[in-house]
Amino acid sequence: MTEKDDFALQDFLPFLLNRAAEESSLAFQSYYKNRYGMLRNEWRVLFHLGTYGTMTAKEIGQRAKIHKTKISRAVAKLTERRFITRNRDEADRRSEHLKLTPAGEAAYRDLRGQAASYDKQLAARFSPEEEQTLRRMLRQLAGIEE
Amino acid sequence: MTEKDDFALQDFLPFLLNRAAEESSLAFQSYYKNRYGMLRNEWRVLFHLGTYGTMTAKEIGQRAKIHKTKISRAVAKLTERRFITRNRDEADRRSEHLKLTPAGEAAYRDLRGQAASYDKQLAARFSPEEEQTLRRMLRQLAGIEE
DNA sequence: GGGTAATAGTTGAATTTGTAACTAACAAGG
DNA sequence: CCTTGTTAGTTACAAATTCAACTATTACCC
Repeated sequence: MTEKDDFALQDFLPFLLNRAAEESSLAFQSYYKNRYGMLRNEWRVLFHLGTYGTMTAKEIGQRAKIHKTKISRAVAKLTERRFITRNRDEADRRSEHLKLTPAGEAAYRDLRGQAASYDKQLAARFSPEEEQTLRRMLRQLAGIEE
Repeated sequence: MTEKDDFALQDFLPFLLNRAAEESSLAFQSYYKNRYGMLRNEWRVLFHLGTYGTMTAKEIGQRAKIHKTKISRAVAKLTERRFITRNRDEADRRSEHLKLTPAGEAAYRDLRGQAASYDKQLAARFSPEEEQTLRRMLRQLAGIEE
């Protein structure tokens, strides 16, 4: 399969990963887009704040490996739409603590529920062992240590 | 793990897939960009033509699930840079048969070699059985039937 | 044939993203 | 304190992507 002479696009892990990512994201993507008018980075930020509580933009970036520019723009949108509030850290006035508003919490709970059941659906194609293995390998490839 | 109350971003397969895809693409991406000034869609088109031979834009789109707009623009760039030639189908003058030039072939062979060895490197993190399983699962998720 | 619908591919305008430069605030050493 | 360097976050500008409209051609079918 890795013989060079018949190495095709379908054999290339980055290609497969990209395609699988796109394909598996479609349904959820249109959900948060249509329901909340959010973009990918916006729900990612929302999700992080929901999962881990108040944190700064920098911390979100480190956890999710999202570039600060994207976070900045996502935070601006989410703030504008009253999903989060920003609080400047008085000890270090460069950074801001981001926090979900009640509306943000509600959206988060809804999206988390959707995501969880959607995830279940995707994973149902595999045996529990395979699923475990898949998640471990993906974390490995994604550079996420546990 | 799919318990709703502690379902985090890292548990969500589309997120993991996206992150893994981004992470694993980085090195190869900068190779074709720096070496040939290509974008992702351009090397995908090149790769398809190299792997499967002459075909139309539509066929590439169907195989790789790339939108026709992207293909159209990628083809324009590749033609401009003399990596491919277009030949109108005289039986159906709407479509064009795309074909690699010698320069295109050379670039393809180089990129295929790079991709193959890069792929090997990525896969080396897993056992051969795990690797097989991973590829199968990804094809499943990507909607690629064999 | 003549009209309507479908298909291959292109193009334009609006949206998103990426890169790099920027501002504001803190840190550390003299 | 003052210079130099670093860090958090923003913004400007260029590049890429999306979506829809468009051209040219073929297919259908009455």
